[in-house]
Amino acid sequence: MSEGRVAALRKLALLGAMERSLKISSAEFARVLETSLQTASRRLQDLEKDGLIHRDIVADGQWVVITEKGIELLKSEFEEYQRIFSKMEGGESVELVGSVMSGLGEGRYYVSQEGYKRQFREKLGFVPFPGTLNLLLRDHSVALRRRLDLRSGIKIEGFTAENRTFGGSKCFFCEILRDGCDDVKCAVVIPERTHYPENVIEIISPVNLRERLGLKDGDELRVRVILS
Amino acid sequence: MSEGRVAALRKLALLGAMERSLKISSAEFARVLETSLQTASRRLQDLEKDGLIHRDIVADGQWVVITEKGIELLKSEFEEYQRIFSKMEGGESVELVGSVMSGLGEGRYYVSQEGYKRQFREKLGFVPFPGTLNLLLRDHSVALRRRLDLRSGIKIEGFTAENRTFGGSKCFFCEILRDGCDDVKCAVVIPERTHYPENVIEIISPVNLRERLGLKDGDELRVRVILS
DNA sequence: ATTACTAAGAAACGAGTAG
DNA sequence: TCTACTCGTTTCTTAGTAA
Repeated sequence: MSEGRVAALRKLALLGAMERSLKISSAEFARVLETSLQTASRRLQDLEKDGLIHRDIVADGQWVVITEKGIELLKSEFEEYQRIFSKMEGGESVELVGSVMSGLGEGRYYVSQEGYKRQFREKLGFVPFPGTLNLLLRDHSVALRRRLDLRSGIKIEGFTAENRTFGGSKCFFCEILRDGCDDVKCAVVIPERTHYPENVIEIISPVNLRERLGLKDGDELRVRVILS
Repeated sequence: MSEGRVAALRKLALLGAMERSLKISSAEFARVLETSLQTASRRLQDLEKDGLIHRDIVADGQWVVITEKGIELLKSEFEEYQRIFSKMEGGESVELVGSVMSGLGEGRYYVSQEGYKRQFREKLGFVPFPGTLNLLLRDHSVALRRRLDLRSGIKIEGFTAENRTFGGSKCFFCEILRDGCDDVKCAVVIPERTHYPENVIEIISPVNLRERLGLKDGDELRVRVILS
């Protein structure tokens, strides 16, 4: 249920007890904490014992103020969260790891289609090398890969040509995490086909990545996929 | 000791498990949580049960990734802290409440000293009305008032004149929390005297506050003191 | 109405053990 | 090593009671 002392302290801060004295009874506090009256009362006692709040008990309740020590505690937790989420400010991303595998040769055929090429140039800013670099993800990366399903990414529309239909897909810009690859533009392409395997990603790039990086089947590669 | 589930989740986030899969054993995790191996192991199990992380258990440890649901939980806590501390961005302050009391007439004498007047004009931007408005703080405000002792405020130097010494003091800008008082400049003056009472504050202002606000002894007044 | 006890029940912890 | 149990011990919770 509750998460304890600091959760209680946080609620008090939310009620303004950092900068003014707050009149509250244990019963009211129990309601905001969603716990019993006894626990709410004990929380206030404990916080006072720990020097995190100051209390004045009067006939019809109590006046509560968070002390400097209490503020410091909240501030340190806040800073922890800032550290966590400051990483995400430069664009949310996931880091996938997998091994290079031979494609079925399909990639080259699809990527070469004029209907796709035009959209890649317009939406990604480059015309890909005819061929995809396929990565077989390690098991632990699959959960992260699944996160892409919840994002819309950069939409590539389907079209009809050569008497057949070509399905849509979505793309995410990515970076190859290897020395000297910072400047290589690339993107992950995820077809909208329902039966697409979860443990494979296809990477396109203006250059032949396999050659450029000297990759052979089975080599491990880390890729940072930009979500936002 | 520990603060439970979310503390564990937060540590995992700090270790990077929001954007990459993290290889960690229960023993290592126990070390970062400062708890027993059993508890660390159970935390991971529970977080997985709650759908906050995804795990892949391998022979020599486990791969951990925080799920979208887990990220949402952390984000909502982060937002709570942001709400708490965003209030403080426009200047940290404390809100004191007390009742108007008659001074001993000392205020008028001190404030009229040229040595003080010059500094008030330079450092506060106004020359105070000759007289202070004294507030007898309510008990529950004393703890907040004490917070001023930890701050340096705006230093007013002591000096010698008329064959005696006038001690130093520190000031904090403040606002009277009453309709139509937004534009009234005022400040709390706290003498450096060691025996100054904790439950009294003296307010100076370019205008006669007592008249301007129609105050009489015993009237309650709320004041926001700016700390930073 | 309050806050603060007490005591029984529930939940969490951690040493030891299995696999 | 590792994870995941069991189980005795400790801690936390909450209904009931007192002041």
